[in-house]
Amino acid sequence: MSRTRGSVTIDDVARHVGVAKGTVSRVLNNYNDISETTKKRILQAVKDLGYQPSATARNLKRGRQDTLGIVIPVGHGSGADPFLAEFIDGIARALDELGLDLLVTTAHSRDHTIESLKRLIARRKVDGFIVTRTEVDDARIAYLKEHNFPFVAHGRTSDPSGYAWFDIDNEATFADGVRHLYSLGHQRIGFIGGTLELNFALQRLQGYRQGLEALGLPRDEELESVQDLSERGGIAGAEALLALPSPPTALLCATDALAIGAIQFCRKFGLKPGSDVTVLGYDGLPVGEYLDPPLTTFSQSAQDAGARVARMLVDVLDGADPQALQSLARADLIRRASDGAPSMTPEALAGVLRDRLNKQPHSGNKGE
Amino acid sequence: MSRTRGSVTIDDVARHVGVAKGTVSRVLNNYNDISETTKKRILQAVKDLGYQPSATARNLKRGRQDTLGIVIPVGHGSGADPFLAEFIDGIARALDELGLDLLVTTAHSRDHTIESLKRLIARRKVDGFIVTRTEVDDARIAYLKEHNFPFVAHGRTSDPSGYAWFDIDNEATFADGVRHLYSLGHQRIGFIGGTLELNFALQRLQGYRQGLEALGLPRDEELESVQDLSERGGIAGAEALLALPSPPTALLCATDALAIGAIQFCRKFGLKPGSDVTVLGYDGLPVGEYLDPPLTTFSQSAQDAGARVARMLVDVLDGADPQALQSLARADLIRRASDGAPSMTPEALAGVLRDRLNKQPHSGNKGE
DNA sequence: CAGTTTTCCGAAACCGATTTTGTTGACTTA
DNA sequence: TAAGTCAACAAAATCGGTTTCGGAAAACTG
Repeated sequence: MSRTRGSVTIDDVARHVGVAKGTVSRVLNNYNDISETTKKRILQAVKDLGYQPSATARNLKRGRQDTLGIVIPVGHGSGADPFLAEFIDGIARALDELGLDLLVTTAHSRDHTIESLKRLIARRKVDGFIVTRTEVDDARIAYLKEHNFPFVAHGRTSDPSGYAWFDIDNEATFADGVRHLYSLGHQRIGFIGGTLELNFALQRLQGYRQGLEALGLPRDEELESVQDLSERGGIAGAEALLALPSPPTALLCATDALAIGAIQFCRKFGLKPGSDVTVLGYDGLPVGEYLDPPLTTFSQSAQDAGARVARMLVDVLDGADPQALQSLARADLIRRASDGAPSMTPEALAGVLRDRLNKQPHSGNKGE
Repeated sequence: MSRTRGSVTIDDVARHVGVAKGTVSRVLNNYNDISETTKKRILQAVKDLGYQPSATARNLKRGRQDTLGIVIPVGHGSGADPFLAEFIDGIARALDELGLDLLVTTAHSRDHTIESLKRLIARRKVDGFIVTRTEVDDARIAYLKEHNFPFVAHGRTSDPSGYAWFDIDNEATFADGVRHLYSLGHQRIGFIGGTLELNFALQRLQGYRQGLEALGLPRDEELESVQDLSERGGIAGAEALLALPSPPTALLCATDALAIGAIQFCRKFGLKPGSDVTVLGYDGLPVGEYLDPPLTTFSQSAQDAGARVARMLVDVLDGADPQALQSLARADLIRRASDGAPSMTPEALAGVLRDRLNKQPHSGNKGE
């Protein structure tokens, strides 16, 4: 039996039973104008022949694909975002229960993303989209709204009205982060974030600022470092902030990747993360547990988020009002060991680091 | 403009130009029995109206979906495999160039996997499958072979004939690993692997054994530990092997996750990975670079693997002989800092560990 | 028992493309 | 000049379903 050929069609079933194919279709779609006896005979034949309706044919008539799409932004060779991997896992699990499928595409630039959306829409391969990593001014969302194509966003934009979204309360969470660090005794708190075009990056920075303000701490722009959202960016951010004349004793990072880089930098220069410098991440990546020290981080379940967003999109497709489908969640602080009371003052820290930066790093990679 | 309604069809184009829709179709499919003038007029109309053919309708007639499928095995809540994330990224990139799409499904058990395959095949949603994480005796491959449905495997099975696959030479790679450790001065080398139902896990164990044999080292089953393929498994494996009366001074791990766990265990008991105990991983996960110490590991590019497998599947769909599409690659050793000459004899190591195991761990997580 | 409803199902239209078959007029050819 | 060729397209069949329409028989009415 090859691909299409040989597979049993609704006509085969109809012929086998001796009814019209419309009748078979009606039985399979639970119309109630079929007598019990024919219904039984048809169901039996369906079973005997192993008939399964062709999704393609059904979709053509119905105009639905029973398929959702997601276009994943990927940096140039930067590798997959571990958060997204779990997010997709969550989506797939939810869709599995609903009998839907997920079409995954990657895009390596903003234009490419829009093109992928266009293509998928024009060729009618998906019924709706899940949009991730929303930007403050998001071209995808603008496009989808304009063309009135169903979608749900994971994350908001500067104007969060008129569409369905699920997001974390970034501002509250990062204000909490500041409060937590303050309660540990930190007075100078640095922030390492990502490009402010990304909505969550902007909001986390704002949350950081709000947290400072609420505690009456002064805001110092020197303590805010915007970097690539990667481990490398974390290293650069830590370096920039810790090299300050009066460095922060705690680093609040917008993502775990940044925090991992920051920790790496600290270790490299002999600063003990968790006491000499406190590092807080965000994402709750599983691998954080196995770092040295294990990373204290805010966690939202990526899997839950995926499942939730998927179900929201299904609701939208079923005709729910997108406006009514907007929900904000909180992330929980998972305390591990990268945070603690400061072991020295910013000035002392600066002294220690000044020495070390001029000499060799304390311990580096070998063999490279 | 809502989902299906309003989108321009081939009929619209035909009417607009004043030709039959078959003519439009022939123009778009590069038939050569159309005059240049009508061709131009039609092409212009296509552009003006922004017409894109419906994939559904085309597929129905053609019997092809231009969509590939992948069913991802996911452990019960264990989270997504970072390797798979990059693998999928690679597939998506390759398919993007070819104008194909990728349908992603997750499955949480063997039965569920087969059911997903069945459903996708029966409903004709995909043209072929990419099978990952092959098992020694793989039900998916058996099923697909039996039903003569196109697929390519990433990894082999006990009988690697009759289908297309791409795999790493696990045996050679792990024999290399043993040789490397031996050349560093290690004589007692342990292996932490995964369930032997997974083909790569079995082959890596065999490679480890072959490596020992080639060097004339004795094989000691005590030094082989089979664990869950997770960080947790790595911890358990390290504990089991290092608690031996004569523990290994080097741990060869089947995956990075295992190695990460093993390192965690070492650190917890004050053993310095890279000198007191050497740990070797496999996968080349990006995060390995940011561990303490950075993980020495074998690397294959998951992205390349994905791209490669995708292209192979396209070849199969184009009629290539699967038998001829089998290829074996090598993984490269990336030396970072978790390997080195042993700092003590197995006996000394046992002594150190005996003390520490009975007391408190050297440094653990706090706040839990 | 004739007229009206229901019940149940066959026939056909339809979804939007591709592909096959048929038709037309222009152009060759004998 | 009648017959045959060919280029260029129209018309219709087809893919495998869903849905609309309508009709025969059975079941109710009064």
